[in-house]
Amino acid sequence: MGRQPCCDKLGVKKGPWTAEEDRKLVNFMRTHGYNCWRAVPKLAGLGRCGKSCRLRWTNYLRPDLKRGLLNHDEEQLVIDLHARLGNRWSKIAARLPGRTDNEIKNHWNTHIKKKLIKMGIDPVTHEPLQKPDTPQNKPNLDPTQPENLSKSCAHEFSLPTGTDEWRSSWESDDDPSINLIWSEAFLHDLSENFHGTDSWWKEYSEIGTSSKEETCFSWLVGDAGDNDGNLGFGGFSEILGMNLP
DNA sequence: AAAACCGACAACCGCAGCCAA
DNA sequence: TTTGGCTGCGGTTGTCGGTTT
Repeated sequence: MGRQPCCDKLGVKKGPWTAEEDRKLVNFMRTHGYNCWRAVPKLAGLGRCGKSCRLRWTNYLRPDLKRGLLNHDEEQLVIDLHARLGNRWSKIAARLPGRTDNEIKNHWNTHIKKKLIKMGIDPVTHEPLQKPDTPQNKPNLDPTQPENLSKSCAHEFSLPTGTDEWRSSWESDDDPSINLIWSEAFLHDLSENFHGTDSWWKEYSEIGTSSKEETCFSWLVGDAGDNDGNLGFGGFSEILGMNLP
């Protein structure tokens, strides 16, 4: 059937928005609010396509937007959500108030992706780039044994959270505990051996996760985070019977 | 000092999905 | 049920400012 273009391409301005155009759009949105994006350019006196107006408003002019780079807390949340939702940026953005899907997508592609690669983690699968199941890489630990978990994580827990030393410990390329956390085998073993209550599974699978492994991952890294941008590790602290600093 | 390069982010494009007629 | 219009999403490109050569 063929679709009609969203606007007449001829005579429609493209490229960066000027301050004057921004002012017109903001004024229009303030006085009229949103009704129909197709009609906005005409009513607001803009030589733009409706789509372009919507994008400019949602990604840049909206008054409830946060400005500036994502903080460490937000970054960790994005990584966690991306591990479970994939490139569904709008779904991820919905969990970060004041952030747009475009902003998160850009931040992912320019910052987080590189960080994960540097950490030895595949940004697509969130698995170690060097699989820990090869004989030379596999940590010599049984992940179902809390005492081994304790051994493998003791270093991180012994560091004051939020310090550069603590953070860099998580950014090292060959840390066995990092590989352990991200390995499918570990999450599988954990989910098989952990007997949570119904409400527990419900609480930690709230973001639409389907597998037990994903739910366990959510619990491991997503809970008990503090307000300084540190990863939670509430699950680890529960396993180990210890409290984080 | 100038050209080349690079990174960050704004903006565009095409498609999918939803909804009303 | 089909069709057409609109919005929203995700991938990609363009632009600009900073850095390096």
